[in-house]
Amino acid sequence: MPHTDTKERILDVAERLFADRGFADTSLRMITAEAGANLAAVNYHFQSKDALILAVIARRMGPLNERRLALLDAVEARAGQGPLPLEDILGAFFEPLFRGGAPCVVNPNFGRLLGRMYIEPGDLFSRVFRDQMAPIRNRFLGAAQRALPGLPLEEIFWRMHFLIGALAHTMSGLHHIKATSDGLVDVTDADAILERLIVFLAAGFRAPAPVKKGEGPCVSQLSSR
Amino acid sequence: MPHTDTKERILDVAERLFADRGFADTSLRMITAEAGANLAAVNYHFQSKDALILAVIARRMGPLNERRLALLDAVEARAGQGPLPLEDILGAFFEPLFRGGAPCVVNPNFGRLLGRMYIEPGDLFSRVFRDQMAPIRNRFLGAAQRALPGLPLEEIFWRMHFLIGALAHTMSGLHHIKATSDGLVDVTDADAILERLIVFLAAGFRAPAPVKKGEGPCVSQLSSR
DNA sequence: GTCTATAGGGGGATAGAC
DNA sequence: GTCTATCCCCCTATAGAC
Repeated sequence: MPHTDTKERILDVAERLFADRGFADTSLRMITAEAGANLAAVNYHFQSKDALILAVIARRMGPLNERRLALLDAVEARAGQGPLPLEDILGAFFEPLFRGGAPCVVNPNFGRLLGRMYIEPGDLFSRVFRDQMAPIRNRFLGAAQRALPGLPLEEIFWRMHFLIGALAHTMSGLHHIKATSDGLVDVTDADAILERLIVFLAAGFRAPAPVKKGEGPCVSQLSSR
Repeated sequence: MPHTDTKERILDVAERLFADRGFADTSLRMITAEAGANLAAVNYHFQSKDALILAVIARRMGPLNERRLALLDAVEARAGQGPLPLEDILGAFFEPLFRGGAPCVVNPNFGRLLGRMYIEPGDLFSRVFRDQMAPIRNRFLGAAQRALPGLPLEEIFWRMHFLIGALAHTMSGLHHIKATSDGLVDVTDADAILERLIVFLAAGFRAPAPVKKGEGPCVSQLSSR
């Protein structure tokens, strides 16, 4: 009945279940049962559950980040010596997550899984991010500095952190917004979500940096209450 | 040696361990060992692990949301009939999470735990959010509509979603930004983080809503590549 | 490569003495 | 209220037949 081989089927099912339920609460038995494979097949094709998790990630992470860099290359080529358009930088980072078609090979389930990885505890994913995401972050950090001259580096770090949070939560928590809005919002239109994210985050990045040690009007009002 | 009773000690340790390691990977044996309590004490004072999780949440959630509403009341009273300052609305929502002192009783560990809950799978937390957060969301939704006339309700829902993501990731993932910035950023100054968040998100909320079904410049450029 | 069977450990929950 | 001891379940991983 399945059209692919066992190893690929295990990866597909594991990707979806990990995205749905998290890693700790997804057992190898669930995966093999749903993939129509034997429990021992996981330990034959991969070595352990941790190695399976890393294999699920590795299959998508490489193409995803290659596509991000290619898009950023194109953005920089279009800009020439001129200023880098911030929206295009964000688009190069997001687009490969929201479009499943060629030449992007990233399955939508992996987007949700990626969102989950940022929150999941343990040093398994810290290593993944340090190894796989460091070059990506450096390239996009440089692009952001070029697009936002005058914004302190520290502030760019914070705003990238906010960006990752908004992105991760959007990818992994679409059911939340669907539930809390009583179905008002459409969570199926990936293009629309992508554009909403870019508009929102670009405006945040363009905000003037807060004053160092001063009287931020809102904060002081709150604390003086 | 401990100055509080067993029940309170279990709640304190559980709050911290749940924040550090997540729920699934924190066993009752870890909690009781670190709290200097017996394993059976958990099932005596609470009934089950799930009930313990809910008790950890319930202890903080009530005071947290009361404080949020009180701050929002003050913001609205100050504004009178005039426009609501967006930064103050955001401040009323964030401040009780970032300040541990009186009259706010929210332990900083709970902030990290709260950030984790949004991502954690399962319907345990969906129920918590639906029951505890619904009135809060409605009040702040109304305030946001008053502060941002002309912004479509659907867009406000999305931007609240982005806000929650940035907030949750900031609270639960401070180790990420510390690690990826090579220690450049200071993650200990809660006031500074709070102000950075407010500045960033207020700018995002003030951005014009994307056009409905048109040629968003960045998206069309990306898709036409 | 795929299966069965099982080892070996950790988990939540509970009974019953104190 | 607190302890010990234990039940019973599910987990990962592996050995070994096919």
